[in-house]
Amino acid sequence: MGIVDRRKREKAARRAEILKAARHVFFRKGLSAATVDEIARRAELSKGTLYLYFRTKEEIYISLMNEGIDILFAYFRQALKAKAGADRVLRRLKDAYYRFYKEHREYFTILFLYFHTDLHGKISRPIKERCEAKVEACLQVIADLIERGVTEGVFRPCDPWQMVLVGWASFNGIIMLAEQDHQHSSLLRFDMKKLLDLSAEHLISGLKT
Amino acid sequence: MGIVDRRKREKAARRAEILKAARHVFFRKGLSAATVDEIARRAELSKGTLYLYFRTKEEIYISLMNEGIDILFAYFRQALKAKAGADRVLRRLKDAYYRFYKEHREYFTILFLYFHTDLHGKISRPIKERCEAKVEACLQVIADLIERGVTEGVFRPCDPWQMVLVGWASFNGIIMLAEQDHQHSSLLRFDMKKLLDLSAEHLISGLKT
Amino acid sequence: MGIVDRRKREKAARRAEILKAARHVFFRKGLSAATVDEIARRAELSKGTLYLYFRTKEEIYISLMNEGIDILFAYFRQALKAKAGADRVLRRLKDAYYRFYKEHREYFTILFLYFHTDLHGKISRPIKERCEAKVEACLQVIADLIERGVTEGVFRPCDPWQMVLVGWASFNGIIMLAEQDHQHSSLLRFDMKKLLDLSAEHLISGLKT
Amino acid sequence: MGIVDRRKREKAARRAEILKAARHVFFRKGLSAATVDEIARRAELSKGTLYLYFRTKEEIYISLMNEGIDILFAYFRQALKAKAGADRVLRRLKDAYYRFYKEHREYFTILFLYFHTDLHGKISRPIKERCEAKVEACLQVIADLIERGVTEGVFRPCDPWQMVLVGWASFNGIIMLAEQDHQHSSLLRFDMKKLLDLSAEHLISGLKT
DNA sequence: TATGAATGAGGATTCATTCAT
DNA sequence: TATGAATGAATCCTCATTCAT
Repeated sequence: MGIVDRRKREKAARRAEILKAARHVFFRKGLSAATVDEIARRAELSKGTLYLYFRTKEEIYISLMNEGIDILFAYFRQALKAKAGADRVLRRLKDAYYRFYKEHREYFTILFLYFHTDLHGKISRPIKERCEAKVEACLQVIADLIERGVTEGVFRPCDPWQMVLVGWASFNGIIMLAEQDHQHSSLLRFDMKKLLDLSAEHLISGLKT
Repeated sequence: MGIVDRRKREKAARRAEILKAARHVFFRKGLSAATVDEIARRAELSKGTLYLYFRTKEEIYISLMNEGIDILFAYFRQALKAKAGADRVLRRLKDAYYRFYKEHREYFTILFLYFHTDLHGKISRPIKERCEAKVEACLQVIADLIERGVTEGVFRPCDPWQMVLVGWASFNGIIMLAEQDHQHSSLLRFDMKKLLDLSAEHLISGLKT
Repeated sequence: MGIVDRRKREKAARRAEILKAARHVFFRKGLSAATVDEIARRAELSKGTLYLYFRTKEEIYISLMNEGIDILFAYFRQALKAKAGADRVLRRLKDAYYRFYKEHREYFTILFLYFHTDLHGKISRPIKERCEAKVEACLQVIADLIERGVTEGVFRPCDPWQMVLVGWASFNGIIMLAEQDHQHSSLLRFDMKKLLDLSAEHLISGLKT
Repeated sequence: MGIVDRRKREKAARRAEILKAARHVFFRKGLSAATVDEIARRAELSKGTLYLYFRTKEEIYISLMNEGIDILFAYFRQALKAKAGADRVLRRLKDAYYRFYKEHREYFTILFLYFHTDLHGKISRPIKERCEAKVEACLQVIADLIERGVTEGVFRPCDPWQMVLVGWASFNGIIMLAEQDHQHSSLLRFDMKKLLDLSAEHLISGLKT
């Protein structure tokens, strides 16, 4: 039993190592420019071994997506635990998202660029859909929060889903802008956290009026 | 003379055809997943012909970037012509950006993803820098407008460049979100124009207070 | 008539320009690494025009060969005109060969490397044979000279053809060695003319004993 | 252990097979006219496999060069072992060179043509220089021998390096002439060994006087 | 005759994936 | 399970040659 367990743990650890290496590479190159070779080299494993854990390069990519969303979801759940007014919880969510970005920059970018990534049919539709449903679920909890806020009278009546999307989009836009800055010759220079807070306050005050 | 002229025009037309085909392909696949073959096929030209007009795949990509920025800049200039308060001009710029997106969706995405695109040294630094300078110039005109607004007392004192970036980032975030929607299984459903207007009003009211 | 003549002259001039450009390129790159484009550019003509004068790249190459041999032959004929002992004429031939090398370095190398050049069947056998026969004729005049020397008692009896070949080979070996020096990081440094003279004296004294 | 060893041996064997195939092809076509396809086909390997062993076509070529020089150097070392007068050792070197040619015709030609081969920057300068240094070292041992001969009074005072070069050049010239004969329609017919001996005797008697 | 645009057959190189050990 | 050698299909790019003007 102990042996079986250890085996399992080792296997999971291996898998994690691969995903870590892949994260690094996909983040920097995107799906199609990344090579399995480079991932294997970084994971200090042979290329063959990678194929024991994943069937294709795309499957590694999708696994990363799933991991990323799960992590983000955990951050959100943590933020939602607070017993407080909907507006304060919203701010906590904002901070959670920011922390997710800060602490998991690679995941963040991979998540964000997912929709511009051509998997050219290498991933089965159900797997893709499951993955995308997770993203939606992640946003849904925020919508639910806003709805609660409306019910409780903290927010004025509105379409919660729409508000979520504006917020989400703005945040992503701002963070991606900062990311570009990192990667390029610093075209722009600014304090991202400030911008995010600014943007959030705009939205929340918009919700309150 | 006429002949020389016609030749020139034909050459330019050919070039345009190639760029049009490339736009289509790059938009859908990104730089590295796109193939020269596919662009050639789409342009109904032989692969060799493409190389008469562009030295590398990356050069085609950069040319598209430049075209895109030029078009966007033209939209902005048009919007800036108006003799009106800075806030109204700002709204015109927003609409211009929206129209640019609507009328040149492919350019928009290519522009936006440029910063996540690894040109892996296939493009000379000066060419890249010229291209990036154009983008900056494009944003600068907006910053100048805000500054004017501050001077004229329409806006409260602020860092114009920072405001430009928040706006730009939010807009991109929103539009890209909508783009994802188009391309994928319609994860989200919402009226982007409304979101943009909403977001813009938030920003402008923020500037005015 | 004048017109026809002028046309002819112009055509010949064109041809000569092409060959001059080709000489430059083939000398530096060899047949297969040379490109028709480069030759055309150097000749300041369009690629198409080249094909009005030559059917294939290989045909240009063979034409150069022929030109080269003709020039060399002319040098030899000049040297042979002298009324003098066979040994002195032999020295004149040596000097002629040296001058040919000095004044037509490109031809020299092209001639020399011809035999290591793969024409991969792009040149018809008769044309090749005519070309190679010319080379042989060129050597034959030297053999004839040696024979005369033997008849006249200047040289001791020997196989003239064999002597020609040793001389020819040694000279080529020495000159090519010097050529290498030019083209590379000066592996060797020496006075080629001296070596040639040395080598010649060895041979002639060998013939005389 | 045994396994690791066998792997190593197999890898070396594979490498050798590739080099053998490459030798055949480069000898016949030269660097630029040779194709990786042809080498792979001859080695009965896929093209991809070649790139597991060598980074570029040029690297295969340089590897052949190195092999060739090493073999030649071994022949020379063997010849130099003899305890005998410098003149006799010189003759042994000549025979060694001849044997090298006879037994490694392909290497010989590749070595000889190296200096007329445009590697167009595909090989790093240090690698090229190491290769060329080897050639120089090879000639240096002969120069040293001649020097010894002068010291011992067997030869008259002279510039040993110069003598080496004349000899080397003449030999190459003669052998290349014979090579041409092999490959082409037997333009010339002669006994190369005899010519080499003749040439060598000329040189040695020149050294002795 | 001269042009240069267009072609398409290669050519070098890369890389996801498989498979024997 | 882990390896890494082998594969071959793609991919980018080149270039001799043709052809309409």
